Amino acid sequence: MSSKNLIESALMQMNLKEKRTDKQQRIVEAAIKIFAEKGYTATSTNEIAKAAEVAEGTIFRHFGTKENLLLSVIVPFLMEAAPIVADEFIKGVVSKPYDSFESFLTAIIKNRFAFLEEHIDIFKILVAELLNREDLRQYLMKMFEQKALPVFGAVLDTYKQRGELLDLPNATLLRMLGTCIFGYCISRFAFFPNSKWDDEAEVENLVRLILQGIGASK
Amino acid sequence: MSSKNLIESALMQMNLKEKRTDKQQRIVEAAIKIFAEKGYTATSTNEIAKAAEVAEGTIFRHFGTKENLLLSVIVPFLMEAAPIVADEFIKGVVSKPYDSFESFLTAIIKNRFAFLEEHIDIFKILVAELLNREDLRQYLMKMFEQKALPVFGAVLDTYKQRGELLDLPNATLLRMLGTCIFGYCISRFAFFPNSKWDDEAEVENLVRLILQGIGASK
Amino acid sequence: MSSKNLIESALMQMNLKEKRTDKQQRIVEAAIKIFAEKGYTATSTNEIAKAAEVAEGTIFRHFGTKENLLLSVIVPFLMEAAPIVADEFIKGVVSKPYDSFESFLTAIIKNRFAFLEEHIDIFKILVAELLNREDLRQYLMKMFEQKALPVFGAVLDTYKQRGELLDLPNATLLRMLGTCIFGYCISRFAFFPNSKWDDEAEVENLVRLILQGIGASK
Amino acid sequence: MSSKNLIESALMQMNLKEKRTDKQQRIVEAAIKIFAEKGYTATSTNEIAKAAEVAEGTIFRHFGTKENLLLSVIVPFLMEAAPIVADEFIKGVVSKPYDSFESFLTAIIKNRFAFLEEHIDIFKILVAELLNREDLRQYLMKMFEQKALPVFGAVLDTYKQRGELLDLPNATLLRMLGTCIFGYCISRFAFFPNSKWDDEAEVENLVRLILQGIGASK
DNA sequence: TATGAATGAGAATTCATTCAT
DNA sequence: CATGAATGAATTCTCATTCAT
Repeated sequence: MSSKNLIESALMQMNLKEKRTDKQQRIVEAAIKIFAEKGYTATSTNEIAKAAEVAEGTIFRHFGTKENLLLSVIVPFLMEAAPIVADEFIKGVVSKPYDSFESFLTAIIKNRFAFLEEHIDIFKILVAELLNREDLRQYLMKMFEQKALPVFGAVLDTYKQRGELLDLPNATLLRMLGTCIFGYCISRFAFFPNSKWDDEAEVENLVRLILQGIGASK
Repeated sequence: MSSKNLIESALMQMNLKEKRTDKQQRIVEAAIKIFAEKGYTATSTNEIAKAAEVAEGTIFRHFGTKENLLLSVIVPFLMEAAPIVADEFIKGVVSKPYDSFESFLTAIIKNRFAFLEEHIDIFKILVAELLNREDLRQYLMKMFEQKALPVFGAVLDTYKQRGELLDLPNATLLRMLGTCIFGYCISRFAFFPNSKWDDEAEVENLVRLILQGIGASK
Repeated sequence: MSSKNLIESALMQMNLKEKRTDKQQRIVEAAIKIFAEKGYTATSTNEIAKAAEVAEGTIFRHFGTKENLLLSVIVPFLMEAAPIVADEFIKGVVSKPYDSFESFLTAIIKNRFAFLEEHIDIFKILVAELLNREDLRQYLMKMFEQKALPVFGAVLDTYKQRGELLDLPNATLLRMLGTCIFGYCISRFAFFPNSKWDDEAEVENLVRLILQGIGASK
Repeated sequence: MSSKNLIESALMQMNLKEKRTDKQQRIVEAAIKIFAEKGYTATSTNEIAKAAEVAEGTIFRHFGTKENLLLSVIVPFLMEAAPIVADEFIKGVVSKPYDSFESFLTAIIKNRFAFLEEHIDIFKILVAELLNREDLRQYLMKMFEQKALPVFGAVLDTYKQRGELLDLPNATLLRMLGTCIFGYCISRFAFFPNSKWDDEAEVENLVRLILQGIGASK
């Protein structure tokens, strides 16, 4: 039922993504749209085939199973969403340090919001699948520990040394940052994507919440 | 396709909840367990029947449709989770005011965490359904505006007057509080319910984040 | 599937019909109404129970099976519809002969029309069941041969001797009479019961058709 | 519940009938056979699938629903049975007039008997469905009024002028003709298809009944 | 490579019937 | 007598997947 090995599958997808034919692309796009709308299980391959204007058999010729089609949607997103962040940071954010944690935070939040806005449907699919797939959860936690923690840890240390951050363990800081930002993203992008949000103000508020909280200075 | 009127259905469920027979109860409990584990759509009524040790027909005699069984799980939870909170507050928290916003916040977060911990499976089901059901989203937003906003607004006003809170619009404050706490709950209860969490410390950290943020001396 | 022995069952029903309790009567009436409307197979016992305002179990307490309920509707009708006719004829029509075949025919057609009008729903049910139940067909044919043929045969002979009827074999005459009248009844009572019919004129036309046909002067 | 629009559906069927694949044809044939034998509601798709030697899913792939399979049986029959009759008459019977109403009547009765004999099962199905489906009844009545009445009306007028027919309103004449012939068909083809009938003699008798009745000349 | 007809296992739901109360 | 909860077999229909063309 669950994918044999998510990561192996991931690596295979990596190579394939670029090389998608027109029909493959149409299938993936149709799948993303309908999976996001109705949920993976509630979506039939027949529906996807119609939306993609291909024969049902074509889906299976290219993706083998319905679950594999799902992974072909999720995995490239994960690949792009997370590790690349790390790489960017090493080359970009971290090495070319921002003058304050605030501007750093603002930059990264804006960056990730833009990314999610672009891939809002896949994000919804991912959130839904996380609820039911232990393998995905494990995978995400591992990525967090192996990729995010070290890279962001270094960043946090820098700002802690500058006295801009509370002197809490990085794991704690990151978990708080993570749940707060992730929670915001879920509310905004997954649950209420149709509400109108004032982008500028929202980011500003979120950054202030994270940095100063909502308590008044005493 | 979707339930005709979620709220009407809700009120009817209210009365019925107490009067559940033994078998009905077993069905509901089995449904909660499996829905949470695999998702509503991926769960078959046959599976539920086996887990509840009843005949499949019995499910339909009592709940009519599979969807109605889902509502019989979700709706009483919503009824219990939200409006009662408001009532409790009017009679409890608000009228018997805490000596500080911090202790108020700590109290309510602990209270809601305990509630969610008790109903962790239903919470997962609710989160999953929120992703696909517009009616549920609408219902929750309406409850937020009609119930939470006025009651909590009054509370916030009190503390603002005492100078314990930033002077931001209540809607803004509540949205920030809400997404932050809700996000935390989703991470903790829905996505990673199996991780070990140090309750005391977590609540403390969350309250500090909300009140002071993670930024150091201003 | 089919009733063990329609005739045995029939005789048992005979006795029971008079002795029906209130609930039994309500069940039979509800069954007649719904069977006629939707057909026997498409009607559920649950439906009947609701319409009769009894518990579903009550139906089975009294009638054993759904099929037996059907027979409890059909059989008394057959008993009343056919043999009694014969008896009436022996005592009434035949022995107190009408002055012409025309008045005889008019009398009997009016009489049977009135009877059918009164039992229009059961007639519909009977017609529907005749299509699928060989036993019913056999039963009807046997009744025709054993009861109707001799009795009516005598009547026909009388009028043939008087020179009012073509000198054809009784079987032929009766089959023609039968299909013609029966066909008319089906059209009128089973297929188009809601159309408005001018009773007087219809009977008159039917009698004329049977006696003179629609051909003009010979 | 009932078909949205029988006539629309009808026209769509028209085109499709010719293009039936082998399996579709086998399904339709099996359906006709079993529907006629046991009735539509009492027939399961599983049964049809077995008789047609296809998988049950194949039925639904081609016909969508069981009811639609029923329509795929009935509608082409209606299309072929009725309007074409009218056309044939305009080009055949009416324009190439018979020398007497008797020969005309004999011709048409023979023609329709042959048609029914060929499609005896579908006729049974149609008769059974007429009992429960208002839409079918409406459709037939409309066809009678729009198609049969004008065309046959003209024919009757012709023979009335020649003095071969009673001077009754066409509607009356046709209703009498119709119920008489239809009644005969139902008896013969639907109720007692297995009895042995002497074709020649039967038609002759029926025509005589219609033209002269069974009364002796006075 | 692409198709779409065919499949059969499995889904939700219905239903006649039983039986303890 | 009457009830209605409980049953599980049967029913209609869906769906991922296969395969001949």
